[in-house]
Amino acid sequence: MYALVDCNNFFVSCERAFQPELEGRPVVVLSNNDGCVVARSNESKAMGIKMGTPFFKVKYLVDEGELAVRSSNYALYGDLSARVMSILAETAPKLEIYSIDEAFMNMDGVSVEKLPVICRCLIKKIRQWTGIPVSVGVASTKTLGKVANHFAKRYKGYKGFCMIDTPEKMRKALKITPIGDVWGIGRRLAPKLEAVGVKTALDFIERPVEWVQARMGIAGERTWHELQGIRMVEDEKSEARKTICASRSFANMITDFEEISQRVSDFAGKCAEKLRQEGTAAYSVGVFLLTNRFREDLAQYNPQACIRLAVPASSTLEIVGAAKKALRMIFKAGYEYKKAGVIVMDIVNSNEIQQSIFDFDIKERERDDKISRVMDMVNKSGKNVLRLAAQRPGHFADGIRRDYCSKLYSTDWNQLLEVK
DNA sequence: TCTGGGGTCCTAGGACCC
DNA sequence: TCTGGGGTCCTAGGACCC
Repeated sequence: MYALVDCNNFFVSCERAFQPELEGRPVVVLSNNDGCVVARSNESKAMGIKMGTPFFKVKYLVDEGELAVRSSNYALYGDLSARVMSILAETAPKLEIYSIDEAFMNMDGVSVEKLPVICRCLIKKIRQWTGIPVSVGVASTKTLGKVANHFAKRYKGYKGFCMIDTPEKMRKALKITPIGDVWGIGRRLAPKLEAVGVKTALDFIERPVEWVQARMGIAGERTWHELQGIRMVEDEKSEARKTICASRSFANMITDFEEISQRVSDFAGKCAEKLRQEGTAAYSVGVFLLTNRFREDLAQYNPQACIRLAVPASSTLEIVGAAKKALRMIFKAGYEYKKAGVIVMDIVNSNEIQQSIFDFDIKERERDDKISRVMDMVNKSGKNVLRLAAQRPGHFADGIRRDYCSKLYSTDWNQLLEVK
């Protein structure tokens, strides 16, 4: 069996773990730049606030004292996530961390009768040790595990744990699961399926597999099998990522080349840092710019460009250099830019880099790599202490709006001491 | 006024090869 | 008028996930 462990309202729960006064109140957490609602407490869900709602549409509720709000604080969430995952790792024979707030525990080899006790203990332990409430769904496939987890979370009676372990339970669960709630059926496909009479997960599996294949391809076929207890979604092997992206919307639109260039250099620096953290290097460095798509009154321009390197790089100097070159290819004055980003692609392991006989700059490259190693050592403190002159002074997150940010309770001692 | 960020996989079509 | 067949690789776009 798989046990899917999912943190309830994770970002909100992290805020509550250090601010108990938020308990029982409607709370939302916002995306970067305080743009959209990305996490809601049960109370704010009950008020009808939808995922992804632009914050300005519900800000009046905050002003009236009806709703509590926090800017997102990823240092805090990342830290609490690591604590939860380390507890799971002690429990599961095999753990696959699927996102910041959920993980699949492969429980193959553990007897099914023991699973309820194990999972209930786990829920209690995580709550006590980290302050984070979690739900656990158990089933023979990941897709059914998701279904079980939904039930564990949605219905109080389950107390956070639900197991689908018989064909009868499976049919019953699928019968009341709307097709749009199924893992793998997204925003686009759900309405199309509903339009032809497939309203629930049960309706879906009762269609012939050929019917599913013709409309949804191999992905739909996989979901169809998974919902019937046949495993199709492989366990992830933790391979190197294929792309790394750093991008941000700006608090205000930017027109000046130098200012954009600094931001882009910053993003490129972030990508280079991540490459080195993972022991990889990239052949390609892409840059994109976006104007404000919501401002129909302004001219739109969303260019992108990509530089291919002769030898894969992970040094800040080289990645930033390539990004600036790409930026010069696409930047046009006269537009108001709202967002920019850097993507590094064609990633390989650093120790597998082929030396090119045309690499005339090998001395410079070695020097740049050394400089980057020193930067990493100095920057371990978490602050952007050493950076290129091309990058912006101050912290990476500067220049994005964070009006409602909580303190760095778990990663900064001085702020921790302020907790009452 | 204000609208997030970071990923993966699949597919269809075009370019190119022999 | 008549204009092959089969393969690979790349890319853009669309779908999905959190």
